[in-house]
Amino acid sequence: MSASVTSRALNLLGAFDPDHRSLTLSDLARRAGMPIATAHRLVGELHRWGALARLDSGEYVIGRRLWDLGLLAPVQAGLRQAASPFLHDLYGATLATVHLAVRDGTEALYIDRLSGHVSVPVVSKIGSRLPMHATGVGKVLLAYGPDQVLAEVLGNLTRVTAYTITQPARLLEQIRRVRADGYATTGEEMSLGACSVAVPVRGPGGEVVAALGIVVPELRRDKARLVAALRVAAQGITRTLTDSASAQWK
Amino acid sequence: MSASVTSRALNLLGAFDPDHRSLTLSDLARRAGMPIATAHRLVGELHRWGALARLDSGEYVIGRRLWDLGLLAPVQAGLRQAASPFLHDLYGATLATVHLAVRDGTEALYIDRLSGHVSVPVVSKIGSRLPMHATGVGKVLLAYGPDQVLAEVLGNLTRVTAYTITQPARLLEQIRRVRADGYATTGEEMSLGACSVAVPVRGPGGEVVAALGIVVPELRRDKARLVAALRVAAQGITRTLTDSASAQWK
DNA sequence: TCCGGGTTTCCGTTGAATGGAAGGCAAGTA
DNA sequence: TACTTGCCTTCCATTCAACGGAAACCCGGA
Repeated sequence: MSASVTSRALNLLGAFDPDHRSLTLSDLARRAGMPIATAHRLVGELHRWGALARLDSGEYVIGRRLWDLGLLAPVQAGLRQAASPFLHDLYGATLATVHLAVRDGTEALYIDRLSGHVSVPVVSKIGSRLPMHATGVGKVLLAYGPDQVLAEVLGNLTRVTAYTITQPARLLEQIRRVRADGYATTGEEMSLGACSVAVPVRGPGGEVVAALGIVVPELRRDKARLVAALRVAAQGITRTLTDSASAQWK
Repeated sequence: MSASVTSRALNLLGAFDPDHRSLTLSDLARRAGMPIATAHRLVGELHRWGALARLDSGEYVIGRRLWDLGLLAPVQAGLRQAASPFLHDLYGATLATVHLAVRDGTEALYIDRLSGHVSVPVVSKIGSRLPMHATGVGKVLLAYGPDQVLAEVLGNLTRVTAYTITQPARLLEQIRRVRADGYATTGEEMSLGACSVAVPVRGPGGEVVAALGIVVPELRRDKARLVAALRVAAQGITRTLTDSASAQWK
């Protein structure tokens, strides 16, 4: 019942995560749960192909070849590219950290982030996953995603800060409001001193493909203005996606 | 002498390129040079793991999992992220299409691109490779790259437009000037009606890690202004890279 | 010098990858 | 309706490459 060669090699790649961008051979073997000798051989092949690169220190990192491939992923790459100018506009208009996220299973995956020139303490690296129930973009993705996912998330509300919503009923109530209002907010539910607003981003067919959010230290009476700015940006992204959708596929 | 399982699976992934972002099973098998039955199994595994996704049409595209991994590639992803705000500034200052490229073998790989809101005819998709000798960023990468690469490129100057430089001596002369001046230009050498200016982007250690360029319809007396703007951006990127280099590795 | 951590090589065993062949399926054609 | 064509999928007997324990190796530190 042991896994196939290919999937084992892939699991080696899966050992990388936002907090572990470089790993030693033994780390990789440990994380992928295989003998070092085996990992050594597989890593060798991955390296030879360019999926992994080796630092001077001997540690391995994701190689250029995979980065290239990532660029070829039609959905995310297209989305990122379409969204890029609008993220900038949004930053210009609000001077807040801007996030673009999609749903990945029961978590929110951050696919782009713009914090401008100011070096903000990194809350969310690109490529990282954050819980749905404690972030603005997460709540949006939850509200417009499959019910099954919502159910699953409701069953597992882990506490992050003192303000994190951990009662299913309360979260459900909020999700309903998100659906009604078309935007979500958080208040220090993920990290103290950080509030957020987020809106859905729709694809050409009207389906929600991503969430666009901004993080601000405090959600004063600005809320209406921020929501308006977010909506303009989200609509712009949708328009770009629609335009390119017709031209895209040959 | 047949290749290992892993490398065959990887070759399947390598079948994708900027012009073929979606492929059928048979396409993949053909391009990777293996029997369909074998490709079927391997593709199945890649799909199961999330390296490939399947469209409604039955075609396969690069899956989310690989996109994620791409985000984790320290060099390119870090570079892209560091460069992002400066690309926007540059666009704001020049309203020209902005390119960020790195060297990949003997070609220039475009890792980011910003054409603002205007829907410009796509010259260069992100992830595509363009020849060194006919692009601004290419000439920069050539000028600051290994001599061996330069020699190789000089030996194979394919014509693209009527203005493409195809005489090794002339290109070499230009490369020398790039090294002296610190910037490169092109005039309709890659596509008619498009001129470009590019400068090197240096890493923390002073080594050239990428090239930053802009494309304009015409290179009038603006050149000095454009070069200045490019340099400001390139230096900004370097500074960001330097700042994060210290914090980056834990 | 010896130790402990990693890495690399070796090689006999074995079980998983292989791919030809045949069966499906859907669209286009007579 | 029957025939063709071009896909995708399943099957399974053969075989050959993956496996991983063991031992050597390398290197920095005590």
